[in-house]
Amino acid sequence: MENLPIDPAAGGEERAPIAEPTLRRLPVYHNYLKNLDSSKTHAISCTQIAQDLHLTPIQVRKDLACTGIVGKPKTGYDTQALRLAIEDFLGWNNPNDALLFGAGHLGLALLSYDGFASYGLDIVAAVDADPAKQGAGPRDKKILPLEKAAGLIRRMHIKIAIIAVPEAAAQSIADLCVSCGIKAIWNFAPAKITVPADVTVQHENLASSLAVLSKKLSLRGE
Amino acid sequence: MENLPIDPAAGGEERAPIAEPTLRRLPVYHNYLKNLDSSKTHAISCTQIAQDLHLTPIQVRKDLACTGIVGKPKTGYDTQALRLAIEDFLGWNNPNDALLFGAGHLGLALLSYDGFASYGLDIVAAVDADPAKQGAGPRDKKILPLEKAAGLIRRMHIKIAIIAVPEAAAQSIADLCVSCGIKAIWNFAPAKITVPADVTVQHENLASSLAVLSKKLSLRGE
DNA sequence: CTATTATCGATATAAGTTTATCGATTGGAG
DNA sequence: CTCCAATCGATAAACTTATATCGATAATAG
Repeated sequence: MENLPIDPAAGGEERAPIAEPTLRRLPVYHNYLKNLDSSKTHAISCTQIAQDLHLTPIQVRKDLACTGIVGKPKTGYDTQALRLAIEDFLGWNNPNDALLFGAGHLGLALLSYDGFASYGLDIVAAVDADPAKQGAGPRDKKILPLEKAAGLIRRMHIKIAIIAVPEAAAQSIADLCVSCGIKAIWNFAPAKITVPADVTVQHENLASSLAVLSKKLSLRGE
Repeated sequence: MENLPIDPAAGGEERAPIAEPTLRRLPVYHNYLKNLDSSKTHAISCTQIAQDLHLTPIQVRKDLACTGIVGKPKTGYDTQALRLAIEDFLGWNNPNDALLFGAGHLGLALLSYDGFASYGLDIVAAVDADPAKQGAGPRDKKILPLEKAAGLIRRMHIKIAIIAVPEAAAQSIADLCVSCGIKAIWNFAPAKITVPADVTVQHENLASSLAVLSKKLSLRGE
């Protein structure tokens, strides 16, 4: 929705910009590879991946190409190497610390999901304005008072904030984050938040996906 | 990810197919309109919307055009009429019943989110295999044993299932849904599920969004 | 050893989406 | 009343993304 080019040839290096749809599919490939019986499958072809994931082999090949991996004709890609290449490309081997704002149901769902660690994200703690919610959260993560946020971000040099607060509070939390030096915000509140240009925001809008689903459904029913 | 055209001129009517990105933005516009002080703002222009939402006026105008609304030069669109046009277009005035599978943190987050009703979705109940989770859920919604699902779907003619179960269980739940006549699945499990062609699946993949966010962040840091 | 076939990688084409351009219309100022 | 500025709506151009084509390479069978 924010139409920044993902790679504006930033580093001076001549490198192809990465298409966002490709970027979104990479975790899907990774998850697929993770679920393969690696003791059995040493190599995997685009054709096979495409078939299992309902994509075209051409698209799979093009997506994987951007990770720099090279395959062998007639065989495909080394399963393990491919998985590592994706992890490397996505930066999942350099975990980022994140602070979660909001310990409602959604916040707790995010906090208790232990899969983020393997995606390079470590939620170090949550904060919530409601004293009743403070204390111990899932997976030994602490839920702290909102006032602790600023200190925590500065002390731990946290660069990512996850906003899972009610719509009305989203902008003020975002402002707080920016003032503490947060550089990326993952926003689950159904609100447009405004931040300086050097801060990246990723909106997670459930209503958008729902709209797509129900529109498809209604069109089929005609 | 599933590349069906959203509107394959289905009804015989000559109508433009709707672009998915447009479909995803419509709820954003709707939410924006909802938050306007309607007693003050009777009309709103594309320019204004675009500015507030960080989009281009041209794109806003094109998106809104597909709802069939007509604006007045120099004034813009009637705020109320626009909101209704979006709701109508997205079918939010004909709520769909849905059944939720899985009452973990994510499931409860979805169940307790009372905003879905205004998006045309009514989660009538949840089911969970774990007896400890069964009973009363948020907002007076019942959490029932998994075995009740089939009967409930058939009895209430439910067409939409929401899957918020662990990855390993996702496919078998999907199979159950299909066998009961479910026509649309909103899948929050990080697993590719396979269904017959006449069933619509919308994947909600948090890892994909996270990949986009962290990639943007790492590129900026270079 | 050679022929065959599956697969990759690169280039080219097509499809889809966004952005730009332009004329038409309307409200308000002079 | 006439002119000006803002806006819409439609069409065209630019850009992005997906799909198709083709030659090269490696495993396998004969």
